[in-house]
Amino acid sequence: MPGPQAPSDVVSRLPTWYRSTARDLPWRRAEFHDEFGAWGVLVSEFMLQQTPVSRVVPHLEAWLARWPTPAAMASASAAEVVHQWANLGYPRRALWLFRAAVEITERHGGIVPRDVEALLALSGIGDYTARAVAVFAYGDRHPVVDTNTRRVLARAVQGRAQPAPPSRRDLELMDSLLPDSLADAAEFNAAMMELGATMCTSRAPRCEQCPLANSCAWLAAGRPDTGDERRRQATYEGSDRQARGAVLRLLRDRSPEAVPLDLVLPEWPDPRQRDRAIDSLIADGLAEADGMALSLPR
DNA sequence: TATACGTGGGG
DNA sequence: TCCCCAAGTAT
Repeated sequence: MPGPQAPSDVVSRLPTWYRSTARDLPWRRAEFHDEFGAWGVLVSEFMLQQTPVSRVVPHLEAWLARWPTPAAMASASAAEVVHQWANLGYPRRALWLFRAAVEITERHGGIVPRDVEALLALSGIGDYTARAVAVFAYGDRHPVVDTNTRRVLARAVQGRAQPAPPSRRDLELMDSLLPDSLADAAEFNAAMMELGATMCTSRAPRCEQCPLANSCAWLAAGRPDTGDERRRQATYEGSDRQARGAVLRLLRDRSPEAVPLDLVLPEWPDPRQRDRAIDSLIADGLAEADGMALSLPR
């Protein structure tokens, strides 16, 4: 029976598993912290927002080599930053990261803030990233809750196949499980994410190998609602998002040149959709119209 | 609270 | 092939 022991089992068994199996990722190495500090952690967290680890790793090194500090990036242009973002997806994150670098430079003397409230006030930083930086860069004690952690909590503790929509309850539950010491709390945060990413996965969890198998409430209940349909992602083919992606890709490829408006995807199947994409990119600050030509933002 | 927002890899 | 999914944030 999982029962009320489930949470304490999670806390006691996870660290041992994590120490022996954790992936060797750049932002977990001591040299990474020595070299890039909180800025390195912040950049990695921006890239990891909805982009898989395997795609982030190769970009991160080049990024930090080019802009090793917030001030270095703040002195670049938005166009350079969006161009360097390449195909990581959700390019608004590149713009937000650039704005955060400017804010850090202007408001915090070029030092990534340590305080969660100050971090939350920066562009593109929300509940997850703010606490991730405070915990993984500065070693402070906060609940870091991402989608992996929410899934592990839902299964191991609550006995549900999938987590409920994000809420403050997630933070409260995670906070109640956090070990007392700073180092143990930070490690526990990382271990929960790691378990969700590699073992307690969304589609095909490997319960047979899971260190929490003996206490998992969901497994004990017979893995109910395994095939529970989650809200389907909108179809990408033919979508406005695809149009935006195509326009921005063109601007990146031509950068720093501007592209005459009548040469921006003239063959696009739905011209009105293409124009909508152009307008929305301009509205977001990801593109700039100069006379009759379009370019990445200065 | 629900929706928009890229891109590519794996089952 | 097609569908699922990935360390979220802003509105």
